Amino acid sequence: MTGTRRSGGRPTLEQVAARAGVGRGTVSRVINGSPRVSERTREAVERAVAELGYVPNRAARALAANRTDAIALVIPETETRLFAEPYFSDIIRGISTELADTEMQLLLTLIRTPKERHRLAQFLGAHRVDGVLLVSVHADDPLPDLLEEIEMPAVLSGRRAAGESVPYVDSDNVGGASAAVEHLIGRGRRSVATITGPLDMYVAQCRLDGYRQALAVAGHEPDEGLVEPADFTEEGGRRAMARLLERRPELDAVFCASDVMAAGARQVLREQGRRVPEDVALVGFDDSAVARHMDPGLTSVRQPTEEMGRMMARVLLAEIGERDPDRPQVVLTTELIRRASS
Amino acid sequence: MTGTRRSGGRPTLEQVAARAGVGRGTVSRVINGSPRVSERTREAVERAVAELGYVPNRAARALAANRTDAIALVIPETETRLFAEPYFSDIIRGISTELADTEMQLLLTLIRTPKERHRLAQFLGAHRVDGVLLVSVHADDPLPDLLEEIEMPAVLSGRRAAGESVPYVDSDNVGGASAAVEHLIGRGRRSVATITGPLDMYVAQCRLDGYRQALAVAGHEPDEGLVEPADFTEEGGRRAMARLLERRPELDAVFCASDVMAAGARQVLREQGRRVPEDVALVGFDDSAVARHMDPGLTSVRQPTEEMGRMMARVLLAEIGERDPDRPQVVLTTELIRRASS
DNA sequence: ATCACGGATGAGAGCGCTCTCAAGCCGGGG
DNA sequence: CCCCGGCTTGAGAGCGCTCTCATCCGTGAT
Repeated sequence: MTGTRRSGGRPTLEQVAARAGVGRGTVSRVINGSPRVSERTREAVERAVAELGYVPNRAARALAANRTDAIALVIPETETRLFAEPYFSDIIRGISTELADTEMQLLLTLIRTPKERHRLAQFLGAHRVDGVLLVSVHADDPLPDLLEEIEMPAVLSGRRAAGESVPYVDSDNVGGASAAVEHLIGRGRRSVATITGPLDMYVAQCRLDGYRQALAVAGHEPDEGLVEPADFTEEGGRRAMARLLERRPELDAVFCASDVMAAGARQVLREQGRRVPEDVALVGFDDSAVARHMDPGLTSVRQPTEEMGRMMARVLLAEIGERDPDRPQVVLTTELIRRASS
Repeated sequence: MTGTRRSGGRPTLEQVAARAGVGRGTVSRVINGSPRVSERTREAVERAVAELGYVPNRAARALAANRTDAIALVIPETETRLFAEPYFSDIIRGISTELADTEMQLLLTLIRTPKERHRLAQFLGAHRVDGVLLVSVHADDPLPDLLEEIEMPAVLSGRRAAGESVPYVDSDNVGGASAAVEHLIGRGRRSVATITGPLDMYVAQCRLDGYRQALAVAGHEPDEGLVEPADFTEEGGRRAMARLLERRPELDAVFCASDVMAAGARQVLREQGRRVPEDVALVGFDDSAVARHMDPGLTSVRQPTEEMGRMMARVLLAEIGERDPDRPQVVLTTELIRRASS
């Protein structure tokens, strides 16, 4: 009973050192893979570690070394609901995969209220993590700049705007959208409309750009009447589709900037007696569960979500190791998944 | 330059103490809300804290107090894919909500490989967190017992078996299933089949029990030919539906133990020219996005997922505070969401 | 006025680790 | 044979916080 009211008396560095017959510092070196240890000593220490089942105390290490071995995944609330589908879990899976061989821990932070936002800022300001992964950040979000300011490594999923200054991993939204529209045109559709996301989001802009580019390439006259902005929600998709049909009853295809909006659009089409794909072809974006379960199955642009998660983690780890002066930027290609809706 | 290569020179307890003109211990007391501080002193300290923007160093605190102010959410991989839908994010949202007013951090841990499993065990064994939330644990999972052994507070979502010994939060699967079947019978269905989950999972058993109970109450003859086990996957639902139709072509309703399986079943029904709900009524379980987007909309049993997350966190926090000798057990009620499929 | 008692407070001792630094050891060159 | 340089190693000093304990002060009881 030497005053150890402590954690089940787990072994400490000191004890490992004693057992291996070396000093604390040496054990520390071995644990951290320093090259300045002789082979003999290393082996002795490793044996002692194994025998005692030693696991370093993270808090002590963090305190002494002034790092945390943890990164935060920050998810603004609204997005979690919108993107909930596979996006969310896929990206987490990717991150987790990349972190698996690391000592890094993943902290999950949902941001819903201004209060939580403030707490997060404080939390980050106090350097409670070594780096931050930011998912679906809005253009006007001050967080990335805050992070920049306090020199906290960060990686975004998606850009806030063209010329994003913070390192990011994004998918090729322009290319994906244009492939989708190209496909519709290739199927003989003459009047291709689009339901966009909120246009203050860069991702929505990109998909709209892709739509326009594909039409231009195919030599279609631009017709702004075929463009209807929405908000990535099902209800928004519904309303947009209704407006579109009223304005351009002759349309025979719709590219929706998200599957969820496509689901809404599909409902309106059904209500108005338009068959999919016979009367109107439909293409979505995200290749979410919704797309697979729609009837008919929804053709959709697939983003390599898990891969994005992996890349984000990889880039962040690199940034934590040593900041890259020219901020790393990764853009992953998309893939068109064809189903019966087009 | 007093040798501070440290974290941006953020203020320490010591500095706050100096500024407030008190001792370190007193500041600590104020920070931790100890009652043994005079009003005057408390105010002075709080002012100093505000002025300096002091935020306690978590690592130091963890080291000194031998706690971590973090809990882990452990998710076995397979489940994340199966339940991906809203379940996953809803439960996280619930947990996060409950944790919002706490100092607790949420660590996310995905378990896919035996290696990761081992790392987790080691991690937990080293008391790297104050408690653990376990999502969808299999009956034969050794993790809960390990946790029990090392006296790590834990809460399960769902029971591994009847008479679960670890604290848990579950939804009323029996009641939900029985309500679903009752509903089908109430709609005049005579031959109600069921597609179950893997029967080595307690949750699947419960839903099957509910199915049987409702039939019994309604005075239906038990007919094991109407019971087809599957595995919670879409493909499994498809196969089960096919077998069911072959064996009992006269069936006019199916209760599926998950929406995803219902989606599979629905495809087979369509292929075989059976209309839903005219020929065969369909009910699912989970009330996931799939249910809403099926055509016709799938009647489904809704679990209060977010609420479950909240309860889990709440129970765990209580357990961390002081372990309840009779393990807390919470069962939340379900709700039948009626749509056009029944 | 004196003593005891309870609450408020500060000093001190770590928590387990990393990191710096100087000492110890070896071999080779002068 | 001695000195120097390079490598390995251990000691020591914290990192910022909590917690125990002794001290100090004011108060009511005597």
